[in-house]
Amino acid sequence: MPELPEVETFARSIAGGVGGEALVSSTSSGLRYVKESVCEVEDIAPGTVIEGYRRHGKALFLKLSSGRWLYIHFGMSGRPLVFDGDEPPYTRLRLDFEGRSLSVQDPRRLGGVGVLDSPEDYLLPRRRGPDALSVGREELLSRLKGGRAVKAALMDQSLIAGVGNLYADEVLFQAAVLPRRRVDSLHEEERAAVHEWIGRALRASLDAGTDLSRLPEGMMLRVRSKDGTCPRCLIPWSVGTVGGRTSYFCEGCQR
DNA sequence: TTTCATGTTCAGCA
DNA sequence: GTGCTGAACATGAA
Repeated sequence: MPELPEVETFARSIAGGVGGEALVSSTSSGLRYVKESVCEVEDIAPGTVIEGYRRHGKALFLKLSSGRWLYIHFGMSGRPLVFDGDEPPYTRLRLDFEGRSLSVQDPRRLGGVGVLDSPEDYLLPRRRGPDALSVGREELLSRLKGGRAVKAALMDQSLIAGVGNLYADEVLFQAAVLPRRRVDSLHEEERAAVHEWIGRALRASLDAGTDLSRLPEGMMLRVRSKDGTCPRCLIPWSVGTVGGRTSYFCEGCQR
């Protein structure tokens, strides 16, 4: 599930669900620790409170009352669930508070965790680019260079952070640019459209509660499937691999 | 049984 | 250095 809109939604539900409550205990199993982690989640002191969060791209940092940050990455299949009672299946990280508990379920275990002194301890070594939701036009355009496929560039977290395979397809569909186009072949209007649609696509998903079937008419993620068709031309999607990922695009609308 | 999957990282190669 | 491909990670779902 998780690209930027999903992670932002996860963050809000965690903050709303267990924010401000006192931690009783925490455990993790099966998730990989980032090497910058200063301790294990079991070492977070009882009584610690989640005071807020920071999200950068697809990475989430929960602000702890100790001053440290709990880093969570949801990988490909992770999602949080506030629960009360039986532990949900595939729970890989569990935080028990006085009232209820937080599970991070992750069947595929491709997510990551860590306890950090600062989010920058994670972000800087990985040279993460600016967050895709707030990147300015000039900043994006100055970073958008090189001869590689534009879709590969959009998914490169060191260029901008937060766009993954699905939203890259949506952005390029709306900007009417084929995913294999070289970045340095984009015209000025196309570059501007790419920037505009990064923001619009991510916000549209947030507004729809990340339920892609609830996206506005005309967005491709509603119908991005093998038997789906372009909402404009009504011709079937072309499917191919770009940047190592399956890509859907419309050969009628995108140039 | 085989293939594919909304992510990240790294090795190998042109 | 740039950019691409494939693989690994681990497991469910089609």
